[in-house]
Formats: sequence, C-alpha cells, structure tokens
Amino acid sequence: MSRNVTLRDVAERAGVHVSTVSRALNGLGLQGRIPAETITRIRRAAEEVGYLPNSVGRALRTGRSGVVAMVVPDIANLYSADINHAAEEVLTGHGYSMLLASTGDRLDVADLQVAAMVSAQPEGFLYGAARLGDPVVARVREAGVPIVLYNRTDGSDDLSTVLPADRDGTEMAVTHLLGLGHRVIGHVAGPQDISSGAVRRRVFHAAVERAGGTAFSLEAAGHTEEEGERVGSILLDAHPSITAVVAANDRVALGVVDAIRERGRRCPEDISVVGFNDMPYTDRFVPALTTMRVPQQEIGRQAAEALVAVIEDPARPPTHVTVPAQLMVRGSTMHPPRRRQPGPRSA
Amino acid sequence: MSRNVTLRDVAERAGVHVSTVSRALNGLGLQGRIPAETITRIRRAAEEVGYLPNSVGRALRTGRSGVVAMVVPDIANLYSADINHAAEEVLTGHGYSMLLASTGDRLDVADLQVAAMVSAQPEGFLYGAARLGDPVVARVREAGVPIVLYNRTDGSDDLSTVLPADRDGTEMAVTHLLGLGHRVIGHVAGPQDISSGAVRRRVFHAAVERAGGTAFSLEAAGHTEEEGERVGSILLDAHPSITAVVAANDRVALGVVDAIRERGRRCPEDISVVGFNDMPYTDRFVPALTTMRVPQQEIGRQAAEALVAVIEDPARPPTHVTVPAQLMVRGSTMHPPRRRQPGPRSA
DNA sequence: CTGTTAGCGCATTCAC
DNA sequence: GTGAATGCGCTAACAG
Repeated sequence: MSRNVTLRDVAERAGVHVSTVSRALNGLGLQGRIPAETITRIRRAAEEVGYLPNSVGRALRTGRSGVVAMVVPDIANLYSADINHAAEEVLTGHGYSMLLASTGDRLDVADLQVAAMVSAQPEGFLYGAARLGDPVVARVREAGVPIVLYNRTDGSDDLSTVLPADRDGTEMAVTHLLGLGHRVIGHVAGPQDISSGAVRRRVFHAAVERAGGTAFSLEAAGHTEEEGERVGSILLDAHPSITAVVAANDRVALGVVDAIRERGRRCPEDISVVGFNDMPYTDRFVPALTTMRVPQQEIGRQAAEALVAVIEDPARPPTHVTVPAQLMVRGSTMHPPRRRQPGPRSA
Repeated sequence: MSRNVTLRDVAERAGVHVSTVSRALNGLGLQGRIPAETITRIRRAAEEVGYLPNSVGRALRTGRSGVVAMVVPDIANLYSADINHAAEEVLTGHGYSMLLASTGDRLDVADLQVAAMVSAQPEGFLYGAARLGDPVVARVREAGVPIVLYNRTDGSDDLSTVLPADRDGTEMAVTHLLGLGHRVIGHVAGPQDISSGAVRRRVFHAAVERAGGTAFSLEAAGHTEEEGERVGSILLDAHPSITAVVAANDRVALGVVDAIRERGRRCPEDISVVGFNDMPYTDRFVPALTTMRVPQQEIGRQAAEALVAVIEDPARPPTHVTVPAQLMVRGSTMHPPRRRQPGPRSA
C-alpha cells in the first residue's frame, strides 16, 4: 500500500539530483565520472529507502520493456513444458521477464491474446502456435516486433525458425517400421494447416510408397489423446490390413493405443505404434512408447537465444535451425503378426 | 520497425484532439457526451491507422499495468500445468496478461525473479512457491502488491490462500492403507520448510500411530522422481517391515516404485504406494497410481479469482480456501503380503 | 562532475 | 462537447 518509492526519493535522501541517481544506478557513472564515493552514497540511499526501478517508466522512456512474449498452443501440454522451461531460463538469464499466453491452438483466441501482449510492448515474440499463413503472426510482424517461430512455421521463410526435423524424423519412423517387416502402415496426421502436420503426412506417404508399401492416413483435428483414439478407430476400422501406425505425436499415439485395445487387439503384438516428441513419461507408459525423440529443451533454448540475438541486433538476418530427431525404440513396436501366407519355407 | 502508432496519430487522422480520442476509445464518451457520430469517426480512424493502445503509457498514468505475476516452483512439473492453465484462463478473461516465472523452488532464484517482476508493476501476485516464513513473499507484501498463495502457505494467516486438503488428504491415504491391513507404513516426506510437506508428515504420523500402527518417515529434498527413488531406497532398507508407503506427491511416488523394483520387490504385491495430486497420466503408469486427487484446475481457478477480487477491492479481507482431495484407488495399493504368522484359522 | 530540461503515451482535471 | 495542460517515472541531451 505504501506509495512506490521512486528515483526522487532516493535523490532526496542522497542529496543529489534525480538524473545523477539514474546515472549512478545504471553504471553510467563510471564513464560519466561520478566519484566512487558519490555512487556508494547513492547506492546506500537506494537500499535504505528500498528503491526498485519502475520498468514501466523506463520502458516508456527507452522503448525497452524488458519483457518477451511467449505464445504456446497449450500450456498444459507436456511437450511444451520443457520448451517453456528452457526458454524461460535463457530469457531470465538475459534479464527479460516472460509474458505467457496459451491460445488453445485457436486463431481467434490467439488474436486477442497477442493484441493484449503487443499492447504491453514486449521486445520480442517467441511463437509456438503458428499455422500456415497465420494472420496473427503477420500482425506481430506488422507491429514491428521481432519474432521467432518454434515448433511450427507459418510458411514464410524470412522469419527465424527453430523446428524439429519433421522430414528426417518421419523418414526414420517409417524406416524403422519397414525394417520390422510392416508393409501396410497407417498415419494419424496432425492438422494440415500446421507445418509439422503437413510435412509429416507428405513425407510419410512418400517414404512408405517409395518402399513399395501401402500408406493410409487420416487427419486429426488436434494433438490430443481423444483425437488419436477417435481418428485411430476410424483408420483401423477402414483398413484392417494395417499393422503399424505412425502418430502425429505422443498424445495422439496414446489415443491410438487405446483404439487398438478397444478393438480387442494388442499393441505391439497385433499393431505397432510410433509416436513423435518423446514427451516426459513416455517410457513409463504401457507399452513404453517407441517414438521420435525431439529434444524439447534444445528447441526452447535455441528459440530464446535466437530471439535475444534479433532483439540485440535487429538487422540480423533470419536464421533457420532444424533440431534433429532421434528414434527411441521401446515397447510399442515389433514385427507384424505372422499371417497364413505361403512363404518360401512355409510350414 | 514502423514507429508505433499512438493516440496522436489517431487524433490527427480524425481531426480531433488527443484527449477526445482517449475518451472516445475508453467509452467515457457516452457520459462525457461525445456525439455518437464523432465516436464512430474516431473508431474508424483508429482502425485505419492500426492503433493499439500502449499499455506502458497507460500504466504509467493510471498505475494499472494489466499484468499479473505468477510464480511457480517448476514450470515443467506436470502438476502445475493444469493450475497454470486454469489461472491463465481466468486472468485472461478479466483482461490481464500473465507474467510467469519459474524458480526451480530456490529462494535465491525466486528473489531475483520476483524483483524483476515487481519492477514490471504487476497488479498482483499468484504465488505457488512459498516456503514457511518465506522472505520473498514478505518482500512482495512490503511492496504493497496484492498476493494470493496457492498450494503452499508461508505460515502467515493474513494472506489469501488456496490450498489442497493436506490434512484430510493424508488422513484418507493412511485410512485407505490401514483398511487394507497395513500396519507398518513409511512416508517419503516433502521438504519440511514447505507447508504441505510439514503438514502431511505430521498428520501422517498422527494418523498411523493413533491406529496403533508403526510410522516411519524420511524427508526428501525435492518433489522429483530422483528424490523419491533415493529417499525411498534409504527408507525401505532401514525398515524392511514396511509394507506400504505414502509419498509426498506422485513424482516422488514414481521414484518409490522404482526403488521397490530395484530391490527385487513388487508394487503392489510386496509394497503398496500411495501418491498425492493425481497429476495427468498417473492412470497410465504401471502400476496405475493410487493417489489423492487434488483438482488442479480448481486450485488455479480459485487462486486467480481470489486475486482478481483483491485487486478490484484492496480492502477485501483475506480468504482461505481449502480444496478437498479425493482418494483414487488404482493399481499401486493392495493388502500386505501374507506372513507366516499363527492366525486364528491357520493352515 | 552534476543540475536542468524535455518527452516517451496516456488519462484526467480544468477551462471554455 | 472538446481542447489545453499536467504529470505518472524514467533517461538522455544539453548546460554549465
């Protein structure tokens, strides 16, 4: 309730002018030649009255708010947890505070949230909810605020991005299944107006068909267990010959496993499942999920560092980082079930 | 890069004075009797030049930043995910943006983060990282910023709190185990300078001993799987007669399950384990975790609403909400193993 | 070496 | 009904 203590209070206490206090406290006193003795006196005064800089006043004057905005599709998603954490750590380390918004992966919500954030004059945006041709991303750009996209791109290539290896990761997942002997493979794809969803689906079909296999895919409306179960059910019912499924991500994969079980089939004995991301705890599920590991902390860290770099040097050209994925073979994949087919050395 | 468009730009465009624009856009024109026609003209002008209010300027003038600070011990913790989500939703609904900091549950980090946040002039704090006698919480109070504690209290009772039912929840967990026949029960307690850790440990001992059972407990240094495994190991080795363990939370419980397995024992056949919180996915682990469900969204929602209420009415007396816990019986608990003891109807 | 001055964007009190 | 003036807290250009 106590009125905020300002530079004026410190100045009065120290018996100097406000501007002198400002210089002393900001370290500009050294070159400005404020005697060390005066500086310590001011420092002491500041401490005595409990001075804490008001960054609102500072921001208004300098145009630097000390705040970075982070936009995520779903704050409650496990996958984002480590990304957020790593990003927050980097930002804090550079003296920024983090303004966070969760959009529920909805454009209309994002529009409102971002408008509110832009009002707060953040120095940059860390954007993890981009859709292809995203108008909200475009708005941020028009506002002239630096922005780094992570996880997903809006499709423009003049924006810095930090993306998982959607292509290579999908290739590896398919190669793994082909190597196990699967020939008819399904894919529960993510929303197709999201870059990762579109890329993974396209690469999935290309990879399976290049190897002479048969590929089926269906698009989920979101990255949830519910959608995985719903779309997985439709996919499996429509194509009973499928022996393996590549899921858009781990949550969707969990839903697919549920769908398999509801049909009285087993994973992996009857149908194998591969996830994407390797979110926390995937190794504790049953079956432990075979998945493409995406180093989440790496994404958060690199995105934050790229943003800080752009903020500090606005002329910096956009950079594009692809974070490699890694196959984690666990319990949800195995060879397809033996069929009663005439083999070379048949029984 | 385009210079920010301000009220001045709108004023010029609309051919009126800046102050008129301010009034019109803030809805004060209605009582101030600005003709509807003028208002629409101003609105149109604002839209045409792409005006977005600068809340830094507004905050400096009005003392209201439109920002609320949220402090969590670990942003990457599953348990906090839904709390954060619910809180964010409520805050956004009331027009606030959320400044988020993760302290790693360390006081020194919290001190720095909170100082930075206070500088940003948030209208309130949502504090989920309090320790008993927490000096950082005290600092926030001294700064005169409204604060609501959730999950944990600092021990003072003149601050609004939203806490899980630590006492009742622990009683129920112990009662469940006693009912199954357990008589020697262990507890891997949370840090004792955290209210939930201290309360749960005290209640645990009281409840077990009141029933004539034997209680052993050991304090973990943090709420992680690693600590659960480390302290659980020590506890089980020191007291081989333990047939059930109550863990400080679900993550610790997972660690205890690991410790049990490392010893060649089984959960729940040899040793039962009860967690706390019912964080997401606990029902998918093996064994599915029996745990005390704490409705996370409820905590986040209530805490945020309490804070908004205090912000809007600073004279509002502090409120104390206890969110009830609920026993979720799943696969990690069962009756203790049969011993070779002379029973009434012995074999 | 330090005081004076000005102004960032906005809301508000006071004139007219 | 609306323009003019003021100041929130701060930094920076300019005096001296």
